[in-house]
Amino acid sequence: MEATSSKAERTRHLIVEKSAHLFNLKGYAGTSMQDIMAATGLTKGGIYGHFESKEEIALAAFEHAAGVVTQLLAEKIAAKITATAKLQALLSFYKTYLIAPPVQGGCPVLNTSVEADDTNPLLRASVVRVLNRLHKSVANIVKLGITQGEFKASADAERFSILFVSMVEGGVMVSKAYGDPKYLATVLQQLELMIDQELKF
Amino acid sequence: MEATSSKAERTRHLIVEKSAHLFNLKGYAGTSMQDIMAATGLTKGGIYGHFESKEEIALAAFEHAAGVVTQLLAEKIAAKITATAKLQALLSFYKTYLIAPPVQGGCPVLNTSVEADDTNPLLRASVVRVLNRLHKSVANIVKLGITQGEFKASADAERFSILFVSMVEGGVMVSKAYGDPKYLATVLQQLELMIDQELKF
DNA sequence: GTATAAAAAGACCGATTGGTTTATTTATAG
DNA sequence: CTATAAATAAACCAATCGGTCTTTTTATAC
Repeated sequence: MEATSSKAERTRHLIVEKSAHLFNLKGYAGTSMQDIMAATGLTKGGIYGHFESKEEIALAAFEHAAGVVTQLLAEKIAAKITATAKLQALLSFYKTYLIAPPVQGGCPVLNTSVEADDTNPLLRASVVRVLNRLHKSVANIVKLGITQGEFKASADAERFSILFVSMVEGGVMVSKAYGDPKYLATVLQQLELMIDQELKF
Repeated sequence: MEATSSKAERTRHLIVEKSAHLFNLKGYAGTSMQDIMAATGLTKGGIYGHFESKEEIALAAFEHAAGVVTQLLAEKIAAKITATAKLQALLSFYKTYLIAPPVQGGCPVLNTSVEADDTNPLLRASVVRVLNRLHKSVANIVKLGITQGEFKASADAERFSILFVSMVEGGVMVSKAYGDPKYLATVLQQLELMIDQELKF
């Protein structure tokens, strides 16, 4: 069974979950309180009892959406032992990213970053925190690979993690624009090549 | 001197130019007619005499913004003779992309794609057309390199162009999120390496 | 089961949304 | 310079925006 949770906690969670979908599909400015009301089945009073403003909902929704994705990633990483297997698990995770996205509307980091970078400092700061976590995850795997003797000692963990994150996000964007997973697939394939050629002995 | 242009043409151009900045900074949903009025110094009547709707403005604005960028790219490409020099010109173009963007707010293709992919079919279709032009530009350079004997005959033009576009867009996104050009710089450096290692003999 | 506190409904708020219409101004052709 | 058409201003529209407030309903502790 679940841990006991108050009505308030459950409702708050419902609002966060439903609006995470909406924000990821239509953006912050493109999502209205009416949309959130319709998606949750709640009225204004019900919603504003849990949040002070639409922005506070957006912040919580992004952190939830990003949390879902990073949680899944962390599990995939933890399930493998070798650094190579961990990196390949990440690649296979993103391979199904567009067909079965954890959160509808694509990558919340990409979507939120693009909308918020010039307009919403709080949201942008949250995006940066998530990006940092992502970078560290990848870099740590590379570092692990080095200490475990799988990867060259000269392998540049920071550099690889920058390329990994940038390439995946770029591939997601292009594939979503086209509505065709092949672009992301090509990028992921290139990353696999880079693991073999630049990291491994 | 310029070719003669009617008042209407000049005003229309003003609206397109000013709103291209706004849309690229704040997005379609985030930009109001009030914003466009303030930026152009026109009133509603003046604006709606040239456009039927906000969406029509957004379409024209995106095509203008994308046109500015692709025009600049085409010039950089045309100025060089060898395929290697053409590709390097593209890289150096993007190297200054965040410091001195042709259109404020980053890459219009990235911004518009992310906002429109799930919400605005017309805008998305326009994004796809621009992406196709970009892909073809890069692929054509690679093909030219092959026929000119600079690149291996086995060089995969389509594949390289997918990687090029995806990586640049991803790098732009991450660097804009962080407000730090180093991420894009790392991606561009990797692309330079790939030119040397995968395309050249 | 009842008292009490928490949660949600729903009416309401002023401001702003995209868009229209009519009156007025301004450009342009003769 | 004048007639005419094109371009713009400004008032106006209903609808919707994010947000508040009071009332009613619903959990929860005893």
